Amino acid sequence: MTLSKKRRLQERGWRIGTVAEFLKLPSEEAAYVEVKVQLATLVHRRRLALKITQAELARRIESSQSRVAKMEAADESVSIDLLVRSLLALGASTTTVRRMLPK
Amino acid sequence: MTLSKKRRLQERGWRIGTVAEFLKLPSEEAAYVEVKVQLATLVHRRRLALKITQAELARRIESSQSRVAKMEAADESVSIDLLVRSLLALGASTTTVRRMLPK
DNA sequence: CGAATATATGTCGGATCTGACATATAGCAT
DNA sequence: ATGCTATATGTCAGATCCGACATATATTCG
Repeated sequence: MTLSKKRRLQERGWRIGTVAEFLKLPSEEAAYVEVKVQLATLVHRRRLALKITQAELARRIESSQSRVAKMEAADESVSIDLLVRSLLALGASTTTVRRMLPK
Repeated sequence: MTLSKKRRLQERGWRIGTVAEFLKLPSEEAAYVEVKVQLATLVHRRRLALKITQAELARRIESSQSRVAKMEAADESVSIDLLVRSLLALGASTTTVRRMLPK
């Protein structure tokens, strides 16, 4: 590939041979984890408020008990997507969810 | 959707409606999409505020122009995780994180 | 208008996340 | 201490999402 072509591609936003972490700054990573922990705490609180077991919650959201446990522990294998979907399935409003997400 | 595209579709006999109407989404899924659209809008607004192109934003968050376009369009292939990470990379903050920082 | 730039759309291999399962640990009655 | 129920942890194949790329369409500007 010629240099001029590389430059042209890079100007249009195409990466060429660079490997880097998406969240490299500590503050961004910390913020991401904190969002997850907040959502996880909300799921846990809502489940307790409903007085249901992790297994029962898993049934309602068509997941498994082990994944619910990981959700509430904000495990790294759990996405924010899953936490949000669970909260909504637990009856949380979009406003409640949004309050936990970055502005 | 752009105005010109709407015009083009309408010329071909398509009626323009909302995604929820078309898919007859259950309320939970509608709420999920709503959260996603709100985050997508925030990303779009933040990018415009910085006066940078999608390609430039892609470079900053180590992604690609096409994915940024899909993010701002709240494409179904885009997760809330990615939107949250992008917002944080764009300098968005969470109240919980702010509370953790020294005063 | 046409060219340059910006954004949208479609596809795909590889990376990440998922539910499911096995199993461990904890709490808590009897 | 033993059973019983709830929660935690580890693993993995399949599902989903990712960046990258190609290309189409839209917008801006001479």
